[in-house]
Amino acid sequence: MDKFDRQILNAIQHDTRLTSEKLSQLVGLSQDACRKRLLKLREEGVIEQEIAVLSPEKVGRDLLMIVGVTMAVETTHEVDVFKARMHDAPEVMQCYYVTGESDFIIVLSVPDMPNYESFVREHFLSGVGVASFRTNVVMDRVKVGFALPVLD
Amino acid sequence: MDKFDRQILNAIQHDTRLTSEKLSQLVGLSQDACRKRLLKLREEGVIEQEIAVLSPEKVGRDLLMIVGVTMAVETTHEVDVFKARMHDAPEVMQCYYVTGESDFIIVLSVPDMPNYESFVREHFLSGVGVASFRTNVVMDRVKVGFALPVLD
DNA sequence: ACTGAAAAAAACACGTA
DNA sequence: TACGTGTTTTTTTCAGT
Repeated sequence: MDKFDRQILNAIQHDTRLTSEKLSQLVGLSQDACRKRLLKLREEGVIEQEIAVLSPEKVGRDLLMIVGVTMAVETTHEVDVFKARMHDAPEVMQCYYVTGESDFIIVLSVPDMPNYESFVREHFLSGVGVASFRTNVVMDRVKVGFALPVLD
Repeated sequence: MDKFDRQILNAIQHDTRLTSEKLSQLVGLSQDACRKRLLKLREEGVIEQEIAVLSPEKVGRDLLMIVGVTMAVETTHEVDVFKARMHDAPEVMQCYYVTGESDFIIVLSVPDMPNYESFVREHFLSGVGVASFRTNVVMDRVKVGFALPVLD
């Protein structure tokens, strides 16, 4: 991974729709060289996904919540089951297993409060080993993305 | 926004590299119809970004943290300044302004602990109005993305 | 919204440093 | 092993219907 790879990565983190042409101009390499590097970065798993980010409001998901979940008993099994549940729940945009006060931190998106209540009832309050959870309602998405500047 | 739009959105949230051909097969519309809808969705801001998600580990950012920040005095000015700082900090992948125990929740990525310490010193401990903060170290990225299933 | 042509971009094979 | 050039193929774009 050299300077060129890093430049390519930094560019496509903000916009995957850049053409090979613009990308090549940006990094100072031929189009084909850029393309080959991109292929390799994808194969190696450096690039995990190429995705579209939607406006939650414009698709009727006005509520964005960030919830810290603490498990009652943190056995391997309990944790794995909970991970699987979060992975499969469509409301869950992101889920992290963490150290600290919470065991899980979850970013989730719902149309409204009743929907959030349903989610809570189904996933936190129905004997799945959740001891407690702290809810934060998002008022402003100050910064959204996974941009991860790869420094030289 | 109808069923077709929703199907298109659901598809490209997971993969922006789908060709018009595959997309059209998926939603059962002609290529051109899909394309026009995509254009419109972009124009309307329903699609905010099209981005690449990198593997933090593979670009030397082994530490992923989620930090809850509580401000000392929550005036408009203080909040705006802090928002701007977070927006500009390259370590910050995501930042949300929230209600609840914390005022801000920040997802940040650093190479190692010393770098995290530097970040904390610079952004939380140098008279910028931060009263306290709670750090969570991410052990597992259970689910990552912004996928937001648009239900029928 | 579909069809077919034109334009653009990406993919590929080859030659080269 | 990785870059670049020219060619082919695919994909996107844009008419007209």
